Amino acid sequence: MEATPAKKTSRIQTRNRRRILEAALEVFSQQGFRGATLDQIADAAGMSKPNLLYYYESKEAIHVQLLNALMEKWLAPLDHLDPAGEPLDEILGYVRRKMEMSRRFPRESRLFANEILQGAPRMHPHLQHRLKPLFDTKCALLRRWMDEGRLAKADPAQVLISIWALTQHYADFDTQVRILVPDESAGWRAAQDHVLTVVRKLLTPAPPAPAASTLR
Amino acid sequence: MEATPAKKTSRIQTRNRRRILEAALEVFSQQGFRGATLDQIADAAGMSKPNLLYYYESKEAIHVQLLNALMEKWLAPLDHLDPAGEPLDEILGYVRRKMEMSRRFPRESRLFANEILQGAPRMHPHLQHRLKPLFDTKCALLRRWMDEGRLAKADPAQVLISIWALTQHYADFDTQVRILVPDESAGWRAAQDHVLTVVRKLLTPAPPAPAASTLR
DNA sequence: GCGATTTTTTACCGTTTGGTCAAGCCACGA
DNA sequence: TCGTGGCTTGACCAAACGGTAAAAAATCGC
Repeated sequence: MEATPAKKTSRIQTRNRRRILEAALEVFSQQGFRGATLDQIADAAGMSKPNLLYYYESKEAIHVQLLNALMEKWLAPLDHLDPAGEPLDEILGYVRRKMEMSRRFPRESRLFANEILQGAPRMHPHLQHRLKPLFDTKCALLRRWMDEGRLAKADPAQVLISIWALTQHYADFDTQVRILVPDESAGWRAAQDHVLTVVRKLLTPAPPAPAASTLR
Repeated sequence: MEATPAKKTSRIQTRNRRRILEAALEVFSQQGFRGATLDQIADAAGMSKPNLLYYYESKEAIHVQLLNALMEKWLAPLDHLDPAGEPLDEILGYVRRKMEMSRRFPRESRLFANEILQGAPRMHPHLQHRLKPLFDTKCALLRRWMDEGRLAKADPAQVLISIWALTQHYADFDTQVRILVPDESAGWRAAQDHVLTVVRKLLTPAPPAPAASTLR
C-alpha cells in the first residue's frame, strides 16, 4: 500500500537482466555454483562485474533466480499428464516432452543436476513443497490407471523416477554419450525411440488373457 | 635403471595417502573440483594443509588420482559380462552389480557425475581409450545375442546407456529420491526390483511364436 | 641412545574471489 | 539547454584460495 512504490523495470533493465541470466545459466550449468565466478558471468553477459552486481545483489541471488525459473519449467510437463486421457498415450507423451526438454534445454538440466548433486542446498524447500505434492498426485493417478488394468502394474514412484533418469541422462551425461555414440544427427532420434520403447514395454498392460495360454 | 631409486612407501605414508583420498572423495563428490578447497580436504583428513601437500603435489593431483582409481572400479562390472553365459542372466547380473555399486559407492558415482557434467576435462582421454573400446566390445556382444534371438532386438548402445542412467540415478540424485520416496529401508530393494523389471521387460525375447496367435 | 631421515607444523606469499564505493556517463523530459 | 536520475565504470578491499619455505618434531635404523 505504499504510494506508487517505484518506477517499474525499464526496457534496459529487462534486457540486461535477461542477458545476465542467460550468461549465468551458461556458466553455472557448466561449472557449478562455486566453480562459476562473477567475472566469467559478467564476461559472458558482455558487461562489467560491478554493473552485474547493480542488477543482482549477489552471486547467490542470480543462482536462486535461475533455480526458481527452472523449477517452473521443469514441473510443467508433468503437470500436463491428463487424468482423462488414454494412460499409455499420456505417459509416452510425457516422455516425449521430457526428451524434448533434454535436447533443447541441456543447460537447465545440468544446472538442476549440479544442484541436486550437491545436496540441493538451495532447492530443498522447492522440492519438498512444489515437486513432492505434484509427484504424489501423479503417482496416485498412475496407481489408479494400473488398478483399472489400463497400465501394467509397477511401483508408480519408481516409474516416474526412471523416466527422469532415462531422459535427463542424455542432457547431463551428454559428454559421455557423445564419446560412445558419435553419431551426430541420428543420435537424438535413436535415443528418443529407445526411451519410448523402454517405457512402452514397461507399462503396456498384459492382454485381457482370453484363455489359458500364458502358461507355456 | 637408477641405482636403487628410493625407499618405497612407508607404513605411515600409505595410511596418510589413504586418509587423504578418502577425505578428498568425500569433499570432491559433494562440491565438485572447483567447489572443494584444500582446507576442507585437509580438515576431513585430520591433517594440516601443508602436510596434505607433502603427500600430493597439488589439488589436481589428488583429483586425478581419484579419477584414475574410479575408472577401474567403474569398468569392472561391465568387464564381467560373460559371452558364454545366458544372455538375460548376464545382463540382469550386470544391472544388479551396478545397483549394488550405486548403493555402496554413491560418492564415487557422484564424483564421476561431477566430472562428466563439467565436460570431463580430466577424464576425456580415459573415456575415449578405456571406456569406448570396452563399450564397443559389449555392444557387439549384445548385438550377437540379439541376432541369435536370445535377447529382444534393441539398439545395444542405447541399452547400455539406459542401464547406466537408471542405476546411477539412484546415487547421483539421491537427495531428490529421498525426498520423493522417504521410505528408508525398503527404498533400495524397491529400486533394484524395479530396475531389474525394466531391463527384463526390455530385453526378454519374444517367445518362438508356435503358431498364429499373436495377431488377435 | 644417536644420527639421519621422514613427517609435521608455523608462518607466509601471490593470486583470485565476491563485493563495495565514489565518481562518471548518458538518455530524456522540462 | 540543462538538470536529474537511472546506468556504467575503474579503483579498490578484505577474505579465501592454492601453494611454498624452513624449521621443529617424530620416527627409524643401528
